Amino acid sequence: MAQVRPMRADARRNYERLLKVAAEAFAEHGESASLDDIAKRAGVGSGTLYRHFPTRQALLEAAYVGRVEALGSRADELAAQLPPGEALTEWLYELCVGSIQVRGLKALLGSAVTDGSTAALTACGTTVRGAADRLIEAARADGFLRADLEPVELLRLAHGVTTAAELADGKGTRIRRYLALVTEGLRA
Amino acid sequence: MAQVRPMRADARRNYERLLKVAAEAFAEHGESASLDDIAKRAGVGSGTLYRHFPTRQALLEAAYVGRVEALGSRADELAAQLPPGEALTEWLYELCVGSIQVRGLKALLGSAVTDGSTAALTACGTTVRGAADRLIEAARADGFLRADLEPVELLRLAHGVTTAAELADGKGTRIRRYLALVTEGLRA
DNA sequence: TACCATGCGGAGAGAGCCCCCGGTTGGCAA
DNA sequence: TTGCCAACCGGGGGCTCTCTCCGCATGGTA
Repeated sequence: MAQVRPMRADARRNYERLLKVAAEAFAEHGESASLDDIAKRAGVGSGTLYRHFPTRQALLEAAYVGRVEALGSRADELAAQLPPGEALTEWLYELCVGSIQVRGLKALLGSAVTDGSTAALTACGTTVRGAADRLIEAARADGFLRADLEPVELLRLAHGVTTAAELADGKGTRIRRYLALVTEGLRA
Repeated sequence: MAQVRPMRADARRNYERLLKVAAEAFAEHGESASLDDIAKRAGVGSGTLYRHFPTRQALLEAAYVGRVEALGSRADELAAQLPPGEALTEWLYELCVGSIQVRGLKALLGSAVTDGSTAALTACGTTVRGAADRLIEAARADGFLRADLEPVELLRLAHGVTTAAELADGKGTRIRRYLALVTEGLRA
């Protein structure tokens, strides 16, 4: 079922140009970049954009799958070359930095760890949750993390840290500091 | 300078109705509630709304000063009847709960601890920072908090915790848990 | 009572979102 | 090659929202 006949050549062309332009636009203006504008810049009508990507979320997701997957493989890379605790710490840092630098990515990652989200949260959610699972499992086995911490909770807290760092200066300078505060606790 | 002649009666009437309606609207629809709609519901033209409150931020702020001030006095109340550490913890909890339950308040409190914010962040910023200062100073003196923690950092982290809890279920059920995680740290 | 600064209101320009449908075209079958 | 038609295109248009502008109403005062 769901016979997937290949896209017509013109459709595929438009699809790809939209993705490219969208990634730029979201990075520049954040997740609320104008969709009509993206269509215009890609040289297609807005109808075409909405046919390929029914919702803003769909476009956002499609535009950044690559980046999210890079985050996933980066996790394995770090796991291979650092002790579990450090690998996790560094990965979280890169996650937060990406969330701030690539505007729009934060929104995507956020919705990937939202509970009430529409059913299956797609590739991105799976990818990033999977990566986190692996790193956390290792870190926990190594005695670095408390045992009662769910992976998704850590991802949500990382999102929170990003938000906090954004409030500070909008540029992510404070990420390392806030991440350390959260990891080590606020107690004397 | 800045001769402050009292508002004309009709102006004052409109001003107050706008505030009341705005508080309801922001609470219901979040900070992006429609301003024209608020004007309509208050029975005034949109021009009137924009004259009294030039920006969305100004209206948001004016609509919630009361609530923010309540948060300020609540801090002293708690300080008077609980040990410093508990007072701080409880206050932070109430801060986060308010941020989630009263949609729009979160945005206001967030901008109150933003660095690049436009010059003087007004009454709300001062109030909430003041309250935090007092509680934190006491908690620190009591050996509850690490010494290198700036009050504004804690407020930002609280904002982050709120964001994280919002991702979880949108209702704030997880606030206590996440606040505890951050306070105690994630280490084993 | 009459004057006029102060304040009102809503029309309208501008920007976005998204749907819809008449026209076009890629790709296949003959 | 040619011709056909499903798939696809594009942008007009209805809607919502923001924010400004200016002719008109009215509260407060002399």
